[in-house]
Amino acid sequence: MVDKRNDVDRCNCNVIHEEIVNMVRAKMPMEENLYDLAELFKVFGDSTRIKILWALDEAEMCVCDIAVLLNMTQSAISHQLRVLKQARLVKYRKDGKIVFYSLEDEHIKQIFNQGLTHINE
Amino acid sequence: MVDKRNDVDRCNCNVIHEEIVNMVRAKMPMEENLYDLAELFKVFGDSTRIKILWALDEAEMCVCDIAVLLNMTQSAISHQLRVLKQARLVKYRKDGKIVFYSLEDEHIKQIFNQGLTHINE
DNA sequence: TGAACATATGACTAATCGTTCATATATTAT
DNA sequence: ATAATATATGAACGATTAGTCATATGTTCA
Repeated sequence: MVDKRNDVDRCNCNVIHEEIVNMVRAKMPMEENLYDLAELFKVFGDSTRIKILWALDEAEMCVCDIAVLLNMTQSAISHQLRVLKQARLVKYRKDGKIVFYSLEDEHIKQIFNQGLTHINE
Repeated sequence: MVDKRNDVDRCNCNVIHEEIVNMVRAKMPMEENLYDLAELFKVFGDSTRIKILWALDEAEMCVCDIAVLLNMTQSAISHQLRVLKQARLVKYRKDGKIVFYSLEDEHIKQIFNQGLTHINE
């Protein structure tokens, strides 16, 4: 008697599915790419960060201006800008004590618009 | 003496910024839309769900096949499918005791590809 | 120099989230 | 009916996270 299964919860749905599963597995992108993709969307998955990115698409802005715009504390904005910086979504330039942030990637807006298309069915 | 500040952390960066802030504020989409957009990306922000969506883009699949494909428990997949269902990203059809899931929205792949473009600089 | 300002950051907290485990529901086959 | 199978679901747990608060860093101006 053959041990069919060390892996999880193997179903007996239909042996034919085996073919489909193998086909799909062969076509899947690298595990690592999908992980990175999820990490990117995780950054987009917060309305504060979405607002910051949307604002920066309109104009370069300094930290305290963003805080005023979004009616949030400077600290909260600064923390989120760090996340956006790490994801290489924003860049900054210093002018004296003021730090101006702007978008690093041009097609962020395109991703957003595609998302809005889904939302508005 | 005017009270300049009920709102948070008002900066004195430069009064000129006032203009920019107002301009950007006027151009921002509805608060509600940005919130919904973040909710959508939050759903994309998990590698299990990304994998499920990517798989379903290749072929309609039943729950246990997805579990086998991703080497995860049926329960974990089922929970995630519920999230995807609620976000109207997948739909299902029942065939006896088997439930087949498929993509509900055609441009999910486009959003993913745009994301990959960013990742690969 | 020291005061004022702009930003960054570390510690903390409340809330959210993904998975597991146990179990419920529903369908098919015997 | 009962057993077997496919899926769904609720409770619980550990991990992650967004924002707050206090404070540190760095720059300008008097």
